[in-house]
Amino acid sequence: MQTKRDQKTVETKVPVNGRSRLIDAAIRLANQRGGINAVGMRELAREAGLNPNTFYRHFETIDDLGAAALETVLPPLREGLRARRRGSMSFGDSTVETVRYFFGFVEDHPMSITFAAREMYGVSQRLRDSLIESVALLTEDLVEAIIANRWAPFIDEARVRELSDTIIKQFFAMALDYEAQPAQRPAIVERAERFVLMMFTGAYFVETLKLDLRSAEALAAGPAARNRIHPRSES
Amino acid sequence: MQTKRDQKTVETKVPVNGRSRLIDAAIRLANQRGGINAVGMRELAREAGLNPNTFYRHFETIDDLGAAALETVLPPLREGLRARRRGSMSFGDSTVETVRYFFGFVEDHPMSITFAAREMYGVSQRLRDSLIESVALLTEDLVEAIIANRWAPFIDEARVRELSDTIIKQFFAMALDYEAQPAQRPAIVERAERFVLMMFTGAYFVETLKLDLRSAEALAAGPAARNRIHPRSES
DNA sequence: GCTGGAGGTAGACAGATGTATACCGGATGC
DNA sequence: GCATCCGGTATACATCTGTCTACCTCCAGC
Repeated sequence: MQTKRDQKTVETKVPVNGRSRLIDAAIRLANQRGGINAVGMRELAREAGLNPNTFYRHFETIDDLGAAALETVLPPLREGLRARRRGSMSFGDSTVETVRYFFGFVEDHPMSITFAAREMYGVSQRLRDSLIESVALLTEDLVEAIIANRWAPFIDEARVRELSDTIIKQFFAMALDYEAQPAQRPAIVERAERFVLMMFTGAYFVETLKLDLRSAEALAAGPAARNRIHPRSES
Repeated sequence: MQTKRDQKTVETKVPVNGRSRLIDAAIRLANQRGGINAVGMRELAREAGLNPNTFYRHFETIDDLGAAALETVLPPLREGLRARRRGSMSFGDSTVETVRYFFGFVEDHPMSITFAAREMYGVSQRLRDSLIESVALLTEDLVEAIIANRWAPFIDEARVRELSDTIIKQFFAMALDYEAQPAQRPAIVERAERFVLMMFTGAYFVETLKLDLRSAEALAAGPAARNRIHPRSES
């Protein structure tokens, strides 16, 4: 059942709730300190303007809070990405849109993605596991999109998953740089797009030309050598 | 000047020094807790079997210790990688060797690379900066090797640097998985090799075919469409 | 209109932590 | 041969932290 209090929380953007104020303070402080476990709950309550003990009304441990914070951040990101994909379907447009949306989300939710990215390899096992799960969802969404739209029919599902996993994780890592270096933001977005392009292109040619580390060497050797490499028969 | 005490430290592998014992304990505890800043110096001294105050004899702060720990880990890694590169020169062999050496190093220095990888996006600004610097050195080494051996003459130096940076950072991230999932180790090594191959291959074809996110789409459309794409004249 | 529970506050306590001061043994350098 | 300094120890202290218990307020449901 939904009480009036809860409704008020949902309706207003600014946290009026103790709970959301704590989550808010957690993301802020965790980012400032570089990890939520570097923050004490007394300090947390102080930042939220609450009594230290109020913490217990909502969470058992700091990790609980961290998990709750992730819950408020990642599902919306996922939903946003899924919504975008329901629209444009071409690989190029979708990539550009997705990259734009992702970094837009980072910008619109200051410190939130950074928070998630940091905890990904952070202190708490619990949060790491939670992150792995959430990232897996994003990865699966991407896998689904790639397969449904036949963006990479040349590789099997396992490779698609590997590719998606690499891309998603790379994006989270890039989000850290994106937030930390405002001047570099356009360059980072470009680089993200280029990364996706290179991964797909690489996957395509490695697969269709049956390249390996040794045979790929011929590429660098110049046109003469490259001409020795031909795709195997397609049939 | 070198005292007898120092010599003893250098000679013996097992830390007899207070200093090295602290560094040793730091790497161990930091990995267990998921970050060096989650470790108190009293706890640290306890783990090292030392008096809490002995810490002050060697370091000013925990970050100092962390920086020192990085100093003991990364330069040897760098030197090892450089040494390998002085040998085999072909792209394929060098990549296989480098990947093997890197993950061998991870295995031979348990928790050390993990420690570095974690602190890369960890709590302490100081350590993050230190890591950025060290990783930049590894990146520059790789840039140098790529250029000197003409492994990627098709892209300019800026792109080579971007490529190298991506690869090095990816390797550090993979080191975390490598250490955490012993069962997956061979698979991770394979994946690392594949990553390098795909990045180079992607870079090559994106550049020589002048691909962008839109034109790359034709690749997926199958052989017929792909045949529409041809390298521009090489002259 | 009353009762119960959720959200918030206040005070107290044991334990751990960082830091300061003082003391000690032994190898080093002159 | 001796003063010195380095690495290590012991004690002490203020501070901060997590947690416990108790009390207050107010809205919701019967």
